[in-house]
Amino acid sequence: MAQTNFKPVEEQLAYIKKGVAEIIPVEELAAKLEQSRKTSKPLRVYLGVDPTAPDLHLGHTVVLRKLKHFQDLGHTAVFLIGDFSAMIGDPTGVSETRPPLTREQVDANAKTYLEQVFKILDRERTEVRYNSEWLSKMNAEDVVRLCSHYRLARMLEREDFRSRLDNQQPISVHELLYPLLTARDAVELKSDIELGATEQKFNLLVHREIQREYGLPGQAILTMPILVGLDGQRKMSKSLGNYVGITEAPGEMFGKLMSIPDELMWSYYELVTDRTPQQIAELRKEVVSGKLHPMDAKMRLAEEVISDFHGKEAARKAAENFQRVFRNRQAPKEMQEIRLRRRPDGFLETQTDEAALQVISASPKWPQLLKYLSQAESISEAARVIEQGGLEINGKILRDPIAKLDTSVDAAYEVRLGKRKFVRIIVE
RNA sequence: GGACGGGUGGGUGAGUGGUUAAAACCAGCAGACUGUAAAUCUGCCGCUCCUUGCGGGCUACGAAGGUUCGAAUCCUUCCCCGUCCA
Repeated sequence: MAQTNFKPVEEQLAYIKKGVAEIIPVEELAAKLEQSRKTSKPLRVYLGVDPTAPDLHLGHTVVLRKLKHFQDLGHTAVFLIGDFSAMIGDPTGVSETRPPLTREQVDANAKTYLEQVFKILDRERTEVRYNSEWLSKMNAEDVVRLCSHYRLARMLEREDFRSRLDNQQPISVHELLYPLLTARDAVELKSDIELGATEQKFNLLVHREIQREYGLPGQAILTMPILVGLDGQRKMSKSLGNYVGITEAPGEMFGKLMSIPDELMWSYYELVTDRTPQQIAELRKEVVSGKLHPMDAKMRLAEEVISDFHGKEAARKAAENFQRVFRNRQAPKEMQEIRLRRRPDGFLETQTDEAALQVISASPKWPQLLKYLSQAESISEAARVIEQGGLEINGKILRDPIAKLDTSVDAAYEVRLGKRKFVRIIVE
């Protein structure tokens, strides 16, 4: 790593502290920064992530952004992919044992993770590691030795295990191993600082302790708050469906971000934008005083977040489109187009981007059509929405679930299904 | 190894032979209201077929068999979880 001129410790700390939940212990972090500045040696800061799902969402980016901050300050960012630990499953915050992932799933996920991670981290300056590097080489003796460094009572102190015990829920022994094995990562990486979400605090502390058992100076720990999901209640997570995926289309992201409760936007400003605390406080003042409409503040937020992943131009377009569709109640400028072609044999065919050729009967009922075109999860679902007045075709509500699409003439239909699904269906 | 309790739809959880596709609540969806917000109100909420009817078929209460006109409910075996004892 090239020589870096580090900023004064106070300045670095101020930058680091934005949005942080807890630093343990602060003095130690300051001392480490001091030391690094004196010796011109960057600190090793790491974040470990288990590739348990193929896509990242905004919640993941909170900690990633913090890692990026360290990178900005000239320190070494280590992104650790828990390809081995993912197969154990982190017991944090779960009320039941996770199903173990297969090697294949983990590998596939790890690949897509990295692509997405580099939307935030500087690819050139990130050290990427996999914990299978060392964990898969451990033998029984190594594992036993590792385990001897920790006590059962301390392990059972943690909230997740305790509540599962209290509720007569199962805990498998391998779950106890999780924090110990990932502690091995901290030892191998010789990390100075480890980042994680607040719920990771227990694991991070174990890592710190084990590092010392192995004769290393214990790492400092920095935790970030959990990003609350779109429902304004629970943590953002894929399984709860209250998330914004970072690979989602700009328009989709915009709609989702606008649906968060107003109060929540401040926490989003803090955790997923680059605004300084002062800027956020000012913005908030403007909203409270009535100078700025909350909706406009939220639109700004959405636009800023989206530009990180799709660029400024796309974000601006998404904002304009939102304005048009939802405030002015017009159809979006650009919407997905589906072409239905009549075939000589009377059937219709359509080619959707990912899926193969679809063949549809000559005069489909709307619920069927919408399902086949992947606009609804099931036919019943589509029929329900239609009966409830959620289907609009060329500006007219169609409430009849057995109405059919007339395919005898060439035509284009602008279709709205529910709140945010728009599609143009072209019969030709 | 023994004794006892338990496994129900995305979640919590009622239901112990028959109008039970399964109460209630949560989540979700649609509509109204709005700032597409939140809150609130109304409705929907397994899949599928048609001639859309208090219509037909299929799937579903850990798994597999069985009893019965009929089973989430009874019987048998198996699997899984917890508690206590060893």
